[in-house]
Amino acid sequence: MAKVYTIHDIAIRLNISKSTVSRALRNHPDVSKETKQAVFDMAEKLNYQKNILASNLASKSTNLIGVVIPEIARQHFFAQALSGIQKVAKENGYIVMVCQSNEELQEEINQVRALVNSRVAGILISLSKETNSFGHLQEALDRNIPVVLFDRGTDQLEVSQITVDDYKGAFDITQHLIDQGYSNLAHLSGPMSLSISQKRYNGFIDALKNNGLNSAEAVVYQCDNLSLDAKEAVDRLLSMKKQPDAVFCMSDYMAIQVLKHLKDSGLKVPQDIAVAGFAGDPITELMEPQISTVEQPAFDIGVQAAKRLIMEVETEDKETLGFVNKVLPTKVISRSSTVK
Amino acid sequence: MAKVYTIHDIAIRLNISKSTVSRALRNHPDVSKETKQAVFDMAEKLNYQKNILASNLASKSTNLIGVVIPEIARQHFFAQALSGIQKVAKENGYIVMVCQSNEELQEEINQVRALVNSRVAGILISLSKETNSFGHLQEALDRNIPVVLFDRGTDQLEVSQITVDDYKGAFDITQHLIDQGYSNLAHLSGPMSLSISQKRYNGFIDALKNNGLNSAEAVVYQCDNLSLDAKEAVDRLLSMKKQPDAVFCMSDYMAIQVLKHLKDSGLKVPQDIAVAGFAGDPITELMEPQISTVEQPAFDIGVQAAKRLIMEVETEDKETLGFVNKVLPTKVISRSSTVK
DNA sequence: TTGAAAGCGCTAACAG
DNA sequence: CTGTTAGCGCTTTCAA
Repeated sequence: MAKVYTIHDIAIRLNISKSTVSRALRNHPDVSKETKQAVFDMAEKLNYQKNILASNLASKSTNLIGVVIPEIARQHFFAQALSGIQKVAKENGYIVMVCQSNEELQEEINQVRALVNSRVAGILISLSKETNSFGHLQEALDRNIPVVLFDRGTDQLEVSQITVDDYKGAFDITQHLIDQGYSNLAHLSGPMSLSISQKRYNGFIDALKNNGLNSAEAVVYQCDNLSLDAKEAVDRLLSMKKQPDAVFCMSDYMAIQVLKHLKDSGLKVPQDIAVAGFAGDPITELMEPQISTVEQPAFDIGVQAAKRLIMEVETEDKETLGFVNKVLPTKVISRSSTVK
Repeated sequence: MAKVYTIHDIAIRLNISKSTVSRALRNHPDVSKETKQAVFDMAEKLNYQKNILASNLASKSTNLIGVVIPEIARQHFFAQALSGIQKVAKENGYIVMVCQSNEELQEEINQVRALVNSRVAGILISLSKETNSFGHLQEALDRNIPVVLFDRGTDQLEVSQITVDDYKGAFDITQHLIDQGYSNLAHLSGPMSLSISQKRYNGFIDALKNNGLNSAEAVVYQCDNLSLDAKEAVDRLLSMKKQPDAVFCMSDYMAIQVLKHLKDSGLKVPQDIAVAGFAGDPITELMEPQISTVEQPAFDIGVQAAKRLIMEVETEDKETLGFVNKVLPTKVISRSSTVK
C-alpha cells in the first residue's frame, strides 16, 4: 500500500514549516515564488494529494454541493440538468453529490439530512411530488447552507429558484393545438401538489378561455402518480360522450404511453386525435408519429441553478444578496403528432 | 443561524467526558445503559448532528462510496444499476457520490482522482469506452481503496467484477432471429474497446457459425461512437447487394433509431427486416413495433456490485478475500420487431 | 515572507 | 464503565 504523504512530509523535506507549505499549495499571495516552486515540485514528486477531509474540517467549509432530484431514470430532463450542474461545479472546484428522493417526501428529508451532515456547502433541489413541508430545507438554511430550487419550486420558501415558464409553455402548446383546428381538448395533468402540474394546468385552461372555448367542460384527467396508468387514461378519454380530439400530456413520458395506447385502440394520430407532451425529451422525436412537445432548457437550468448556488455559498453578505427567481423560456416544438 | 452542537456541548451539559459521549453515540458496548440514554436524550434535545468530516478524519475511514458511470442520461441501465447501488449503500450506512465520465478517459481519470482525494471508502465503476489504461484505478488500489467494476469490465485489472452475460445474451438473441427464419443477419456493434461490444459481437458471430451461416460474410457495422449515426448506418445496410433481413443492434438506443430510419425508408419491420436491441430498456416496449431485446438485471448488478464493494471495504484481510468475477444471466425478450 | 501554536470535532489507545 | 491524553491533516491567527 502506497504511502500517503501530508504537508508535514513536504515541510520536513524542504526544511520549512507546515504553514508555509499549506499556504504555498493554496497559492497564497505572500509566499515567495521560489518557495512555492519548491513546494509544488516536492508535492509533485511525492504525488501529494491534499486531504480534503482535514482541509474542510480546519477551514469549516467544504467544496461539496448536494443535489437532490426526484429520479434520474426515465426523465431526460433531470439527467440534462445534472450535466449542467456538474459542468459549473467542476469549473468552480466543487464536487457534487447526487441523491434521489424517488418522489417521496420522507426520502427527500433523509437525503437532505445526510447532505447537511456531510457539511455540504450548498444544496440544489427539485422537490418530490409529495413535498408539502419544508422543515428539512429550513434546517439546512438555519445552518447557513444555501438552498436553491430548480424546476420544481414552491412559494412557501424564501430561497432562490430557477424554473421554467411552465405556464406559458402549456399555454402555447394548447394554443398550437387550437390553431391546428382541434377544439375538444383534454389534459392529462400531474399531481397538483407539484408546482409544475399546477402551472401547466393553468396554462392549458387559460389558453382555452382565451379562445372562447368552454374550459369548464374541458376534460382533465389528473394522475396523482406521475407514471400514470396510460391504458386506463386512454380508455377513459375514449369512452366519453364527446370524445376529445386532442390530448395534452403534462410530460413526454405520459405522451409516449398515451400515443401507444391510442394507436393500440385503433385511432390515428393526429387525424383522429392529436397528442402533445412536455419536456423536450429527444425520444419524442423518434416516435411515430413524432410527438410535439414543449422544449425546456434543461442543461441551462442546471447551469443557472449551480451558478446561483455557488454565488450564494461564496458571498459573505447573504442579506444584501437576497433571492432570485428566474424563469427560463420554453418553446413549442411542433411535430406530426399534432399537425394533420 | 442555528448553533451547531458538538460532543463537547453534550459532555459539558451531562458533566461527563467527550470520549464517553463519543462512545455512547456510536453505541459502543462498554458504556452504561443510563449514560447512553442520557447522551441520546441530550443529543436529541440539542439536535446534535455528528460532524462526519471530523469523524472520518479521526477514524481514517469514510462512509463514502464513489460511483463512476459513463453517462446517466439516455441509458436506463445505469440509472437502474445506480438505484440498486444506492439501496445497498443506504442499508449499510454509506453515502454515494455519483460521477459521470461522459465516455472519456481523461474525465474518468479526473473523477477517480477526485474520489480518491475525497477519501472514499471504495469505488464502483463502469468503464468509459475510451478506457484502455488503468493507472487511475491502480492508484486507488494502491491507497487501499477497493475498486469493483460493474457491467463494463476488463481483464487487465485484478479486481472484482460484476457483469452480465453479454456473450450469451447476444448469442441467444441471434439464435432467436435465426429461429424466426432470418438468415441474412447484420450487426451494429459498439466500439471494440468496450468489453461488452466484443462479447456481444462474439456472441453474434458464434451463433451464426453454430447455425452453419457464413459468419465471414455477416454484415457488421461498427460504431466507434455509441450514439451512432443511425441514418448513415441504415443507408449503408440498405445499399448492400445482399440486403440483410435482420439487424441486431448492440444497444436499445441504437435499435430505436435504426427502427425509425428503416420505417422512414419505407421498410416494414419485421416483414422486410427485423430489428433487435440489447439492454431491456422499458422504452423498447413502447415502440411500434415493440422491439425485441436482451434483458439485463440492471438493478441487481448494482446491488451485487455494491454488496461486494462494501464487503471488500469492511474486510481487514483483503488477501484471503480475493476477487470475485460474477456474471449475471440475461434473457431474450421476444417482441414483434423480430417475429413475422 | 515565514514559523509557532492553537484548534476544527472527533476517535482511540491507555489508564484507572 | 469512564476519563485523560494524543492525535487525524489541515488552516489560521499572531508574532517574528
